[in-house]
Amino acid sequence: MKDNNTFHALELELSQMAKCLSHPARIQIITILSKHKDRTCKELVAELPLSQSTVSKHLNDLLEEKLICRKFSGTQSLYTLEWNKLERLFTIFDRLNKRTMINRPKRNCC
Amino acid sequence: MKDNNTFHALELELSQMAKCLSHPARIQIITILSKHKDRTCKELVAELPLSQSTVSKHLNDLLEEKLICRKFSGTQSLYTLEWNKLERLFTIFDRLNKRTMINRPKRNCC
DNA sequence: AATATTAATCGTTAAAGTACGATTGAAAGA
DNA sequence: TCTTTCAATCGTACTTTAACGATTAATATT
Repeated sequence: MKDNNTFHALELELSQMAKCLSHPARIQIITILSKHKDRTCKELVAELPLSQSTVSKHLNDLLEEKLICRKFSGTQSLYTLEWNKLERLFTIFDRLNKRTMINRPKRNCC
Repeated sequence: MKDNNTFHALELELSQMAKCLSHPARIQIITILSKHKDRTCKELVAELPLSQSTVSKHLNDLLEEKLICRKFSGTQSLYTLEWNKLERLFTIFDRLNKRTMINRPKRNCC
């Protein structure tokens, strides 16, 4: 795009977060971490149809957006969900939901 | 990715929808259409920091995901929001919200 | 009929995304 | 110490996304 600055901050933040969810592997990682408190890279690789290096890349993407957090433990990495960030994601999505759906006409006119 | 089939349908649909929201222009288009019942391509171009051809492309992306709908009227195209589809989008996001956040630990333990 | 308007499409370029296997470096276990 | 294990990173390939200006085709306007 020509000029990022002409988009509003809210739309930019939202689009960034949506990008995190724009790949099934990343959604699955979030889902897994939501029910396991922590997982190693290896464990995640075992649950995903992707190679170790590819999973590692997806984990890095989620790390950069701070949706997950990493702790080193011996030779392994423990990944945990950043609940606050995830909550913010859903809050922002919900805000868009309300901002738009409030304008929905009562009758479907098409 | 090697094998799409090993991802679940829900994650695939969700990731597709998230892709629609992964660009600020598309979010803005949805927002605009939510408050205007219909808009021409030209009107949308005027509100976005992008060229006519680029906006047209984003409109096409949204059309393909059936989030918007197009009617021809003379030399212009009228775009309207597909409210049902948008509602489904938010429903699915909300479902992920609930499926994950229900597992949030009471105490922040990190 | 000639011109203007609108919007899709074409052609192109550049950047980002997705994937893999191979390599590396660190820590653990033998 | 030697080997194994784990996960990040490197190198590479290919695809997709995003952007623009130019062109085209259709409809309106003059």
